[in-house]
Amino acid sequence: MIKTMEQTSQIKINEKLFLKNPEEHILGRKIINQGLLLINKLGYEHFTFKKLALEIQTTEAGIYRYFENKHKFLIYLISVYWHKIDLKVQIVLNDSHDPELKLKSIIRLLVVNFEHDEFILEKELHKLIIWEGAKTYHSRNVNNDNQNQLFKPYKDLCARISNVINELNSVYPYSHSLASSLIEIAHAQMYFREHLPSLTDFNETKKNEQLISFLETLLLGS
Amino acid sequence: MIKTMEQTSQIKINEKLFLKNPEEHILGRKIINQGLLLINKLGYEHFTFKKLALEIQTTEAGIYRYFENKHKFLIYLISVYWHKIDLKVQIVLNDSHDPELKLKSIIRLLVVNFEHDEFILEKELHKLIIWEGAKTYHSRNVNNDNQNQLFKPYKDLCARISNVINELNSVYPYSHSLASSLIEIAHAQMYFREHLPSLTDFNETKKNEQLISFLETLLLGS
DNA sequence: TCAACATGATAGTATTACTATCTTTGCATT
DNA sequence: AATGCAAAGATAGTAATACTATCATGTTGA
Repeated sequence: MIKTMEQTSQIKINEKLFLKNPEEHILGRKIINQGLLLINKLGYEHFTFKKLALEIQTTEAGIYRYFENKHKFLIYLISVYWHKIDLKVQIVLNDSHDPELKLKSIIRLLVVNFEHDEFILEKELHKLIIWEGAKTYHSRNVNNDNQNQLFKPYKDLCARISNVINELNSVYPYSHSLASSLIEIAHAQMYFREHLPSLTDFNETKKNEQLISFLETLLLGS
Repeated sequence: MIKTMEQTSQIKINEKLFLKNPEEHILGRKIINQGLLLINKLGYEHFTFKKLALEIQTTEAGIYRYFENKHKFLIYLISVYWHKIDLKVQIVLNDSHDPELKLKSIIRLLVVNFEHDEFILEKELHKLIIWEGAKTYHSRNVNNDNQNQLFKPYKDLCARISNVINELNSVYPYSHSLASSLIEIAHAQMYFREHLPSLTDFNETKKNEQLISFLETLLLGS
């Protein structure tokens, strides 16, 4: 039973993020799936384990057996996002040998791909990262969490993008900063587009092409 | 007495952010100054009005007479930052007529100026915006807060920078997005430099020149 | 002198973020 | 069929948080 579970998800999440691996149990998987929906519904601040327990007909204590607290729960979910997008990036990198094309495909992945995904889970993860992503590391635990490697998936993705940037321009000295900036801006601009439109130039919420073009010129100009 | 206070600060903060204008009272000013220090010390999540009350020898109720809740208190403080930097930007814009020089000066303001400021308050505000700035608008209140104009100072600054971008390149279609991205990235990269260095290429915490050069090429490339 | 207002002092409430303990259920071995 | 063990259910309890309410005191300016 455990074996089959690992086959279906094949993602390795840092073990310090949970007390008992939620992927290996029905209740654990319920916590993840419904928890993701509930955070997106209520917002991280108003989300509590008690509310989630009520929703999935278990008790607070039941959830605390899997996750120490909601901060680690959030990092867990965000890690799933980073892993999933990193996998997609890897596929893109294998499909092409032109670094410029690779970068453009990555941008497209960051902005648009999850939206058209057939899985609800992935759409919800995309929403989660845009709304709550930055909260994983904007806490007084950063240094400690970082020591525990909790942000490794993000860093790995960043390093991968940074490599492509260096393929395109081997003397550019800020490839890591440019990679992390690309990711952060993509998310921030999508958020602004919906909630603070005067901080952007994207009038139609539906059209992603403007945003993609903005990110492309930003990246390729450097 | 009220008159003199308005003279010293000369900043107009949105009245919906407070219940009673803290600038006009001794206790109010204590709340702002010590509150800023305490948020920076504990982090926004662990900061409470009770702890602040203890620190400044008043009561919780005393603080609630000025601010509805800590969310609005944070937005209040962040607004002060936006106003102050906007003033500095205005000075820079008056001093120069070369748009490229203007932009470079603005970048320098965002990154370095507050650090060298003679006022503790301004250094603390700089720390606050880097740590907690994004939390003002990453909440379920965004739309409502935005309707109440709570983010106007940020938008004003963004519009001002956007104008300079258009001076430099009048056909560039994404000046607002570029302006907000500049601000966000400046803050994010300073945060990463200190806490998640592998997301950047800036090895020495002290040296700002690399970061400034990164932001310049990013901006002028577009 | 009086009224208005700022502040102090104290109490109380629902919710949050946990921890602890005890019981029941189901399945895997012997 | 009996035993054991881990997962999950049930319940209780605690300190802290995020408020709201009320009443008393002190200062000031008209």
